[in-house]
Amino acid sequence: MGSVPSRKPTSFDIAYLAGVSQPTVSRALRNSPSVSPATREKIQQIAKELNYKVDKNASSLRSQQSNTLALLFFEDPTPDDSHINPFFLSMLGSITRQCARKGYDLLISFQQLSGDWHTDYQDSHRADGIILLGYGDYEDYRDRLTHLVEQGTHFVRWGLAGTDEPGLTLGSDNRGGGKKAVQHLLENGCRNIAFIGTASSHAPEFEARWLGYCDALTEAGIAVDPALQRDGISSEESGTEAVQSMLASGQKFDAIFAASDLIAIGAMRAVQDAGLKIPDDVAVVGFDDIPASSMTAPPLTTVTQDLKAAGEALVTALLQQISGEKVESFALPVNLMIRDSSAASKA
Amino acid sequence: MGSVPSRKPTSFDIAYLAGVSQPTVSRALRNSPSVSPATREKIQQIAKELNYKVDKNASSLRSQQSNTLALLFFEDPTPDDSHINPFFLSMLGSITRQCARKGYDLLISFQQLSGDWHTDYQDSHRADGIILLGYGDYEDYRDRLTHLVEQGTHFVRWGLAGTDEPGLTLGSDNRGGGKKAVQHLLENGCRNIAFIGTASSHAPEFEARWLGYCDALTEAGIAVDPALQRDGISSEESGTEAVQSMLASGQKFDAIFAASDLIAIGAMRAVQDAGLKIPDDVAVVGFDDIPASSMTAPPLTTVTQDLKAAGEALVTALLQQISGEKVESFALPVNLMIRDSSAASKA
DNA sequence: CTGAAAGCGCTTACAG
DNA sequence: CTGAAAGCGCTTACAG
Repeated sequence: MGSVPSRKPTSFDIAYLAGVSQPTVSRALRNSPSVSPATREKIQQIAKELNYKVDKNASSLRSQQSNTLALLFFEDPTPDDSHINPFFLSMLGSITRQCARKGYDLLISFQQLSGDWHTDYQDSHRADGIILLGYGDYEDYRDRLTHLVEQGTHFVRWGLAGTDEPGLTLGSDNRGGGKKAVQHLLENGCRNIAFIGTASSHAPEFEARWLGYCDALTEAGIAVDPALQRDGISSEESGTEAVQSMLASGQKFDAIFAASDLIAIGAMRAVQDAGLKIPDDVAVVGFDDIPASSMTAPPLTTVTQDLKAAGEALVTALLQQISGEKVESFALPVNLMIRDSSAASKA
Repeated sequence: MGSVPSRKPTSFDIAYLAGVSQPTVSRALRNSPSVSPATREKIQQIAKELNYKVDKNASSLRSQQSNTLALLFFEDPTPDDSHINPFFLSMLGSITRQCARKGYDLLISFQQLSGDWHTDYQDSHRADGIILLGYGDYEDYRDRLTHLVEQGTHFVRWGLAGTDEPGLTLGSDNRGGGKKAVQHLLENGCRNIAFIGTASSHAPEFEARWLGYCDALTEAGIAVDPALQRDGISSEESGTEAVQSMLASGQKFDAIFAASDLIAIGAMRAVQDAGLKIPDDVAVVGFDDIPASSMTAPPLTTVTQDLKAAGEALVTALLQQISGEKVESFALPVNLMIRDSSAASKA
């Protein structure tokens, strides 16, 4: 009686009950090989009975590592309570689970593309490394990445892999995905394929998808027509406006490859509002496979990214970087998910 | 030279440079009123120059509070890489922002409805309190809540508010929302209104929506017909199966009130697959207003919950509880968002 | 308003 | 395999 204190137990309490020193308790609970099996078992048994949990703060302070990663979402024009891009949200589950599997906690935050949050998490020892997810103007963003690299911050970013941009970057095979999407439209007999999405260094992933679009057209012997391209960020409004603009200009088009599903969904709406049929008059293909894509009318054909693999790869790469391994940026393969928005053949 | 160390600066470094003691640095950086303005300014200036950040682990260890909250998502039947319920995902942004506003970090985790994670976060001092979000069998869940209460864990839960269930619970006015939805259908001339969703103590929120359904019918002098009710969890499959079952049974119905949007979306698909028109043959109303609801064909009428207010209320209530204030459970108001799935009048 | 002292609860060399 | 000692970087009484 009285041997089990009512305040939260510490390793000293366990040590006292087990008749060993406090450091031995610490070792036993971390499964150090330098503790005899008998002692270890006894200690772990007592710890369990007392419902003892190692104090994370003390442990992190002493060992100088937090076993925590920070996930930073950001979007460039951040309306006050903006919805996060659903694509990134879908990655959240996979990232969280992979962190748990590796014994890491995950801290999350939303950020404006401003302020000095970048290094804060690591400088304050709240996280050992950072995962960056977001769309935004890449030209604004690059400086910050460079700064992070200079500060020695551990981070990994979802973006356009395979370039010489600062820091570790994983991403999908955007160019290959764009090519697959457009080849599919070509096979279905489409010849005037529009592209919606800003294709510039400000949006490198969209630019890569655009390059894939060009690849497919060029291989098919079709000239890339600037009149069939419209700029746009990833939003339904962008898609709607782009289609309205093309319709107003009298531009002929029998298909749309949108740089993202949100754009595609907005585009479909504008097409249908104009009294045109999808896919008979205009076939539509998106990119991302967000949850809503399977629920639109008609369901949207799109380029799917393997979010489970992506989330796991981000966490794994970051942990490797933290542990001092050399990690290379790389691209993950993508697949075309064919649904009704492009399914009918026109040939 | 040499006065600025190359390792990460500590409060001792600042103290040395400012010519004061280390505790004074600590006070100045936390804006303690017991530091002279001049000293405070000088210290903060130096801290900024050195890019000094208070070590979170040391601070938390010493003060015995982490300034961190944990957000636990869970779903009962957890397929391996299940999508999280989009409704909860939508709340994430608001919760995160409110935490940031209050100076708290947010830790997130997905959990099975098993294991001993409940108190882990608090016992290990990783978080000062827990936000629980999830659907699941409430009957299984209640014991765990009771246990949490007994352990003195600080937590708040999104669920059915206003009952005498264990712990602090915030939620929407589910019953009022259900009533609004069904009144709307009645106003549009519907008379055989089906309800899809398990209405039992295993799913208290669905049950409350069902009670709202009954309220509206009863007020309109229409008897509640058990043949028009089908059980179902929150998934598209449930909705599809329920509609198929009703069609197969020959049951007449001219409207469906689904206990969630996911159910409603699955139900709409089954209705359309059967060659029936929405809303002319069957009007459909859901609950939640998930992002996909505005993108379905036709767009789904649904009961919207104020997610921004909900997220803020969860965080605020939890922080109040942590600080020892007495907090009461309460329900947030809901609104009916009328879209095309119910818009046509039949009267 | 400021400083000297203590201590939060661990982990990690270092000895034995 | 185990223990005594030190120390991670702060915050908080306690004095003055």
